[in-house]
Amino acid sequence: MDYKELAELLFPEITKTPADYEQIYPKRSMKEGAAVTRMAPSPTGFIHLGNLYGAMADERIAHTTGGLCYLRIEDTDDKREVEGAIPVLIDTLGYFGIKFDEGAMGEDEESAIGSYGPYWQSHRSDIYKACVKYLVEQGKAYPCFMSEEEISEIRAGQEARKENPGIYGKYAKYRDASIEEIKKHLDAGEVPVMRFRSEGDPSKYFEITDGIRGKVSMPENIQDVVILKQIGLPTYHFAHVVDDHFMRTTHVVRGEEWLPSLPIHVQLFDAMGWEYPIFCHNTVLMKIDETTGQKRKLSKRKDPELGLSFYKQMGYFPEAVREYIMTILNSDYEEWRIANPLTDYNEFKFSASKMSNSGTMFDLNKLNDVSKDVLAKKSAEEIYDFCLAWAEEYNQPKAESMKANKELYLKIFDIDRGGEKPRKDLVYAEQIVKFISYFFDDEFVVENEMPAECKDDLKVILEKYKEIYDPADDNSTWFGKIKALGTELGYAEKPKDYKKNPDQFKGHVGHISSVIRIAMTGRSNSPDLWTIQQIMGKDMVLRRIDKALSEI
RNA sequence: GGCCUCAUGGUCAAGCGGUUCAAGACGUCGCCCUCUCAAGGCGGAAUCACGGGUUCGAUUCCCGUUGAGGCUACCA
Repeated sequence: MDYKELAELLFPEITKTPADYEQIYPKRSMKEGAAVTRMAPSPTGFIHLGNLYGAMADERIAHTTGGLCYLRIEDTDDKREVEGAIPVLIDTLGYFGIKFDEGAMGEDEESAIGSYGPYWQSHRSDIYKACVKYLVEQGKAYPCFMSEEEISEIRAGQEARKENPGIYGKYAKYRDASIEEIKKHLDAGEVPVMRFRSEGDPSKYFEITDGIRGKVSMPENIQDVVILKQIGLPTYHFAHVVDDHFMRTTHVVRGEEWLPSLPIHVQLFDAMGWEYPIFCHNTVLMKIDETTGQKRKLSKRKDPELGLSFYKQMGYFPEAVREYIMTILNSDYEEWRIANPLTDYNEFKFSASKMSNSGTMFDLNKLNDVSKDVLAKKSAEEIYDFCLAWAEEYNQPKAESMKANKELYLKIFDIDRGGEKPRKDLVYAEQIVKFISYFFDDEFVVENEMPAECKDDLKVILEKYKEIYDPADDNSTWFGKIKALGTELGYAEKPKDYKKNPDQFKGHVGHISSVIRIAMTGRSNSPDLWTIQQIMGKDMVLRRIDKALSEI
């Protein structure tokens, strides 16, 4: 068989060779150890936490080594493409702090930057074909004319006989077809797919070092996989090999679902005579299914909280989400962060080998905890700006009020902020807006009941409080008056006294302030009451007392 | 079915043959602080899936079992 003739017959229009592309896409000149990584999504629209997890790994590996991270669009499957998915992806990742140095920047190839493009795989057809042509010349690839029906018949037979399914060995009907036979099919107008001619031996194992998992051992691939589809675009396997080679990727970070096809990939790299990148197979994110109680992979249908848009909608600070992802991405990040609370996360030494290799459970509790810490370090101004932007983006009814009453909001967000022990009760925008709702008459609702201890004294307490309340009092003067009021009515000045001798008192000062707190906020729990009243102002304080009085 | 990966408390995990029969964080429980809450401080409960080896000695190495996840497309 004259492979050269076959190659020419199949790809007459392809004049460039892989060697030409080596010139066009030269090795990158970067400092020793600088990693080139990439995110390579298919434009299917939905972006979830797992994508961010992977993207952050890519971004961190690149930037902590002084390398770069690019975005390549894997649009070789026209059926799955979703209109406008890419700009959304770029925006969303950008929102969470992932910016690409090279590759896709907008909705199409025109937007791309970098000299290793095109970055849309659908624009790289000639490059793939040149590589396939090369393989054909080497006798390592061949055209296959099997129909879908033929293939599924073979598969059915294999399954019935409990053999491994697929096109390999004797099932690879066109593996050794003569050039005449191929010509006949071609002349009949049939369009072949191109298959790789595998020389793999399933009894032979090869070993490869994964950047995350260490040594991995797998059997050689025997399948004559399709490398070029009828539509003239490559399958993932081939596109990955060609692109990551010519784009000079050093670290291929991808999900562990790719591990089983690694034998195909190394075979293809070998056939092309190329060096392997460092493969880094990370784990999938899991969660506990509420209904079954079982651990399972996050699903986009069942788990809206895995969609990145969910966090944006809830108003989580992007930094909080990022911090959380970092804690599950590199196990010592959390300790590093505790030791370096204010240091930029760029300073953290990220490494692929510190990534987990067993399925990580998503933990909303932990996210919220991390978020509290992040927000505790923000200024009132930052909280305000963020919440306002959030309210405006999602058309929250509060948006107008927030814009009009900036000073008020700043005072509210400033309660116990800064200092050694800042309050940690703000988690995400939606929660924050609800949390401070009692400052606004139109949102004020009574959520908790008055303490039972004061059941018979509610009226007296509130009326007396109205008399003694003076906004000019400082915190301790004010509280001294509360104590006095309680003592006068038979309540202990200190909770401990009441606990020791519950029979001698009706209750204690805490109960008195609880009455006032509920009158003010509608809740039995709140930040410092005196501060709240200072922010509310005398009119509102009196208004709230009257309202409470009217509801007794 | 075949193949691959993984396996330390409820969760994230450190650990990489012997001062660790196990660090830290979240959660949980108790106490302290305290006019409530959020924090903060202190303390408790809770883990090496199971069975064989190798070794003077294994959570750490090997094998098997079990379990979990993944792959098995002209999808990525």
